[in-house]
Parts: sequence; structure tokens; C-alpha cells
Amino acid sequence: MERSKAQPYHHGQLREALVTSGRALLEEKGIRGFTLRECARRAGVSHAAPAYHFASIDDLLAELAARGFDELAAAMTTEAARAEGGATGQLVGQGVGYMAFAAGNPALFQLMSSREANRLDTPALAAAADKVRALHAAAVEAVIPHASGEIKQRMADFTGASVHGFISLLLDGQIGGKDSSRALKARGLSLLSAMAETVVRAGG
Amino acid sequence: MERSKAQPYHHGQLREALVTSGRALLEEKGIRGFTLRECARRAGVSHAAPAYHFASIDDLLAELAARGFDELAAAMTTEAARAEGGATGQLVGQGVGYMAFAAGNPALFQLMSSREANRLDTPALAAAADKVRALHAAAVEAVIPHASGEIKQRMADFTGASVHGFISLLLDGQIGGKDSSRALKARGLSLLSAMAETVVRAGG
DNA sequence: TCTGCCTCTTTCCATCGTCAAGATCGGGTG
DNA sequence: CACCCGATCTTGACGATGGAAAGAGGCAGA
Repeated sequence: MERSKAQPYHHGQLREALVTSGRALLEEKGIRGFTLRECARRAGVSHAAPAYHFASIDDLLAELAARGFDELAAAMTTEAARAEGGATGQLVGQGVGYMAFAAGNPALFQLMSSREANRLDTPALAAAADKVRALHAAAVEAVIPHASGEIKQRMADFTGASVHGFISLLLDGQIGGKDSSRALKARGLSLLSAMAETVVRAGG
Repeated sequence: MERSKAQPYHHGQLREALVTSGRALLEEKGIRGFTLRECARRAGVSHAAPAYHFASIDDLLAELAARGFDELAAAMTTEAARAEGGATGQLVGQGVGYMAFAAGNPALFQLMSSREANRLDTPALAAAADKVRALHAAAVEAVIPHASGEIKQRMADFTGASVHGFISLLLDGQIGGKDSSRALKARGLSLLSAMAETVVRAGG
């Protein structure tokens, strides 16, 4: 059997290729349209090849979700670093990064936000999600360093819920059905500012 | 072929039976474990019987989601009616009802919250979701009747996002991993109270 | 009674995830 | 350098799925 250089018997980077094709497939077809065989097809390998790199389709989905959390953490950090306005500005910046990542990767974000419903759970995934939570908790801490632990927790609940809930409802079409992208950004920023004000007030 | 009375050739209530078995199956197996054939099996009919009542598996899922929104609206109304404290109390009550429904039907709630990701869209589903939004908008309106339309919208964004985000993160395990149910309820009520205070402040 | 239509069953097909067996290649060992 | 072992990939198969097609059963109105 002849075999071109582009498709050697041994792929060499199959794991990465599957992650890449899988991510694209996820955004294209949605969670319920995601199939392992199509991932393999796009990576140019046979349908059974992924088995060596991922124990099951859930294992691949968990990897996608874990990398999503890594990227989400990076987006939050980047956006916070660019923000002005001290600790409060950083908290808002994290929110902006969070929303931007979700808007840019809606299906992946949805997968990450319902791994329980999709029965996904691996150590790497849990760790990646923990990192995002730690980042957020630190930002809240910086805004109200002298508040009690309970207040800090309540404010983290509050800000996390506001940001996550807003972008989730937006992506699901429950918010701003026919508004322009510009108007929606304004609504998002307005929410972030109300959120920040609430936290600041709770601290003093 | 003999056929018992319990399983006559014509079921008679198959649509309702499929909705019932489908809802149970959804909570048991999660969205990705949901299958049409298992629904049919539980309803005691052949695997092709559902086709007459639902054009596709997505059609059945959309029906489940639509009924979920109806029930969600009822839960919000009931809980608001029982609440004290005027308009503000009613808004908080709606939030309590929203969270209670989600906590009681996590998989269904997840389906409802990601119908876009699951590519579900029927008129009945959209209408049911609209009803929930209208209920919420009316409750916000009652708290700050003299505020501008924009303020009302921003506050509806804010309260909707807070409540939805909190219960979503909670059900996904991102909030309160090892806390007791009692402690989690306290955190939820604390969030609702902070939320209500923000709205009231925005109105005056 | 008979006829037509709605409902359900049976059978079939393409596709899916996973497993088992065989083919291929590359790197370490002799 | 030749060999060989194991990691990687292919092929083929199995049971299960969603959906379509064709036929059987039962009810309601003529």
C-alpha cells in the first residue's frame, strides 16, 4: 500500500492533532454532535487510532475542557494585567477576560460549564478548574483584604455568579436577543461595574 | 401474538409516557446518556414508536426543555407568592423558586440552560423561556418602578445573572464542594439579599 | 359491516464507540 | 550493522443508536 509523506503510518503528533480537530469539531457541531470518529477523520487517521491516546470519548472531552480552563485562566490573567484602577480594576478585568473567552469559545465553554451533566471528571480537569477559582478568589481578596473570610467568600460567590451567569445567559440567547454586539458589551460592562461596586461596599 | 392489557397494541398516551420516561432518563443518565430507544423501552413500546409523536430525538428534548420552563415559571410564581417583604421580597422569592427548581432537576435545568449548545429550538420552547423572562422583568419593574428603562434592564441582567450563575456553578460543583446543604442555602440566600439590595439602591 | 387513517411493530441502514487482531515503524540492544 | 520488541496505527467486527420504510393492528365514521 502506497502512503504519502503527509499521511505516514505513524502520525507522531496524534494526541495534539486530535485535541485540535476535536476543539474545532466541538464548536462546529455542538456537544451532542461531537463524535470520536469525525475527530479521527479530520486528523487523518483511522477511527480506532484515538484509543491509544484517549481511553474513551469522555477522556478526550475532559482533556478539551481542561485545556479550556487553562486558556480561561490565561485570558483572565491577561485582561487583568491590562486593566487600570488597582485591585478593583483587576477584578473587573478578570471578568472581562472570562466573558471574552466564553464568547470566543461558546461550545467549549458550555462543555466546561456542565462537565457534571456530561459526567466528565479527571484530575487534570479538576485541577485546571481549581486554578481559575483560585485566581478569582485572589482578586476578590485583593479588593477587600480586611473583610472576614465569610464576607470574602460571599463576595466571590457573588462576582463569580454574576459574570458566569451573564455570559451564560447571553450565549444561550436568554439575554439581548437582537441587540448589537456593541450594546451587549455595554450591558456586560455595566454589570461588571455594579458587581465591583457591591464588593467594594461590602469591604468597608 | 398474545398481548397483555398492560401493553395493548395502541398505547393511547404514548406522548405523555415518553415525556415522563424521558425526563426520568435525563436525570439518571445525563444529556449525553439520553437515548430515544431507552425512552421507548421504558414506555413499553418499540423503538420506532416515538417517531410518530416526536420528529426526532431533539424534538423530544425540546419538549422536555419547554415543559421545564413552564415548571420553572410556576416554581418562581409559587415561591414569590409565599414571600413577604413587598416587591423586593417577591423578587427574592422568584430567585428562591428558580434555585429550588434547578436544584431539584439538575439535568433538565442544564438542558434548558444550553439549548443553543444542544441545537434545540422550537416555538414552544422559545415561548416558555420568554414567559420566565417576562416574569422576572415584571418583578424587577415592581421594585424600581420609577427607574429608567435602561436601569431596569441592567438590574434585570444583574439579578438574572446572579441567580442563574450561582445555581449553575453550584450544580456544576464549582461552588461549595464540601459544604453542607444548609450552608449552601445560606450562601444562596446571602447572594439573593446582596442582589436585592443592589437593585433597591439603583432605584433610589 | 366496511373502509380509511392513525398508531404501533418489524425490518433495515448508516453511523457510533469500543474491542481484538494484525500491520508497520522506530529505537535500543546484540 | 542487523535484529527485535513495543509503541503506534489499520482493519474488521460487535452491539447499540437514530432514523426510514413497509406492514400489521385497531378505532371511528360512513
